[in-house]
Amino acid sequence: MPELPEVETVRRGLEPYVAGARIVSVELRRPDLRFPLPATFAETLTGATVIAAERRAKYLLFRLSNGATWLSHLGMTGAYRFADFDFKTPSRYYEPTAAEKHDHVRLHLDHPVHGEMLLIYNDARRFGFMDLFEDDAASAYLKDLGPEPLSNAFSAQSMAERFSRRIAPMKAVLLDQRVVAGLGNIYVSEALHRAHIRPEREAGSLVRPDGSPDPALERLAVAVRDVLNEAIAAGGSTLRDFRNADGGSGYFQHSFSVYDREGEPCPTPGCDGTISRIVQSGRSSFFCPRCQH
DNA sequence: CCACTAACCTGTAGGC
DNA sequence: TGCCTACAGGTTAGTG
Repeated sequence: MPELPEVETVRRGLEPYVAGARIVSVELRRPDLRFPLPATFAETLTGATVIAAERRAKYLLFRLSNGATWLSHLGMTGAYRFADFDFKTPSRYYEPTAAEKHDHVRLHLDHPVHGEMLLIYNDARRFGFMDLFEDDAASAYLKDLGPEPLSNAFSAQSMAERFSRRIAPMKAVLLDQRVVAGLGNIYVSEALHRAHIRPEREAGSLVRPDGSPDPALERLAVAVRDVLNEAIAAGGSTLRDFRNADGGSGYFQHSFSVYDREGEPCPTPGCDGTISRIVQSGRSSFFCPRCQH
């Protein structure tokens, strides 16, 4: 479900409430999500204060006062929400809302300003996962990630270095988190359309013999940055069920140029093409056969 | 190292 | 309404 803009939207929604909050107790309603939760998960979180809510690629990173980092990946359907409960009863022994279907982790928080809160992680398909570590460098999940697309480390040159001699299609290579960290199925289609590059194009064909990036890669670097920034500004995209922590939905889906728009006219000015859908590595790609080469 | 497939799990939309 | 199939925003494990 969530790509970089959606995860960033979740992070921004959570941060004001979780940063500074003490984790009073942890309810694990099952021992695993996609993978088993760390054996020490509940005991490590309990009693700790959340210092900050950060993001790397599609990972949420909660920095804790005891030195641990709690990592959370939302998979396809993971979502955080705060439960409604009776704020009118000024007691710490509130009756929290009963757990709903697929509520897997519930954290009872106490914040110096916001008071008691119940933060819930819900994930129908359970493709999400959580982990704990002391140093980012020790995390297998973070170790091989490519540059953050909104940082200076990402550029046409950084892509060229990783595309060199690769025969895989652009679509597959941009989904590879070791190349750029945070793109997913939606934003790859959108960025390739803006850069006028076909998703089937062989990645290595965009690198010159001397290793420098083709002009199309320069366009792509700009397109990736632009589309992600615009999506973040719109609060992400809501296709089926994406919700930010306030229960609100994003609205970038109204700005899609090609994603899920098979059969519609290409929005590129002066282009009279029609959006096509193809399947690559088992997933849909959308593009305009007229203005993408 | 690279390219590709299958698998994980549940819900929903569409065809008949 | 019921049944069946296809598909869904992601990542990993396993195969050549």
